[in-house]
Amino acid sequence: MKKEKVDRRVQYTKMILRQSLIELLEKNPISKITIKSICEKADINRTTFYAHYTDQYDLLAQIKQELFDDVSVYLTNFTFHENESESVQLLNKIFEYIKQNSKICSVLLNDTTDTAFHEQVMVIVQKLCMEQLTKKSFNQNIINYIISFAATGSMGLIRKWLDTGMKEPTYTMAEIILKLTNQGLTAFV
Amino acid sequence: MKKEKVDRRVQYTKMILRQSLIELLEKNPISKITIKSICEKADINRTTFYAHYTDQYDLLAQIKQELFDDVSVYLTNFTFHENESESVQLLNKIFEYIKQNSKICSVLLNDTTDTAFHEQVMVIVQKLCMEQLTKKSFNQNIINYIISFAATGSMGLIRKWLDTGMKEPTYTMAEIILKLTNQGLTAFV
DNA sequence: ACAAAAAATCAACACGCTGTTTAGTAACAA
DNA sequence: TTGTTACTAAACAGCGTGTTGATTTTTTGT
Repeated sequence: MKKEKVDRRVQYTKMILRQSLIELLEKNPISKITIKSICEKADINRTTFYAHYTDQYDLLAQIKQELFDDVSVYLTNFTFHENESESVQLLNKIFEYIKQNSKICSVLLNDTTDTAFHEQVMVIVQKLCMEQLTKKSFNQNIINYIISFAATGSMGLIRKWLDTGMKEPTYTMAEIILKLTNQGLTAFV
Repeated sequence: MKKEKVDRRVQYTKMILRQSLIELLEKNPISKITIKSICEKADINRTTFYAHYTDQYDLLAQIKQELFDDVSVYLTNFTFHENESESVQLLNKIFEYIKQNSKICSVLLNDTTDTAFHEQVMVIVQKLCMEQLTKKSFNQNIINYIISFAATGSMGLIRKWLDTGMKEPTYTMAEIILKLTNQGLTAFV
């Protein structure tokens, strides 16, 4: 399907509005950011803003969606090493992506689970569960609780890693998540 | 220290404003709730609102703080059974509290970790870690990651339990959290 | 090169909400 | 009963929003 060419003015407008919101979010919560302030920073007319977005929350949602798409592409274009767990490689890629894009990730991973990473980690954890919980018949609700625990926990861990300067190697972090998901504290005893 | 008696008018004003915001939050996010709408619902003058709160975010923060204090008191006034893990009993109390106050908890546990429960669960998990990770010398950062994983994961699990109608008994949920924290998926194999 | 279309700008407008001030009223506590 | 405190009501200036219509600029297609 032929990709429709987007007018260069539209590309610029969206790029500069997104960049402006990201920069404002570094210092303020979304609730304190006005459309007026975004447009002033971007040097874009307010009517132009309304031509593309409903409000600042819509703009933020579209930034997140763009990130989601970018992460999906990033993880899809990937060749696994045969001699390693696929999960640990995928988690490693996620941490690598976050490290490469730490500025925008710091802003977007704000006490929220509706991010691209949460969904990707959900998929990984679900796969692990399916691999390990096949011998017993479990209540689907319990499985969902387990998945929620591991996926949300991973986001909390990722948040912490971001907030404390990302000192540890990405592969180490991927291993920690896998260990905690599979064996909890006993993996570290 | 003698507890200062609060004027009944102030007690009523704060109670009705808090209740009004909670009810509005059932249907709308905080960003869409105006001070005007809170005051209309409460039938309280706007100047009175400003006498007590800075804005709707301040009101919400104080509601959360009140909940935090209430939870702390609830968990402190508690006698442990000797023949059971203290952690599972505390977790059970947390789930009981949430069940008894599910209306306000549904509203307040909104993709956020800055809640009373997160902090309480942090304390429990920290204790578990201290109990089990004493034989080895771990990087404090790694311990913090483990705590973040388990505490945030617990919040995700609690959120899920709330969202799906709280069908399972509170004690079952407490046990699931403990199992996942201690042994991860292997506890369910 | 030129014309049509698209995107952005500009100015204006009505509206809604905010945050403050002042005077008056009602409730509370001593 | 009285003084104090808390709340109400009205008014106000200011700010931001969302929309409209005309104009300008840029882009695209012929």
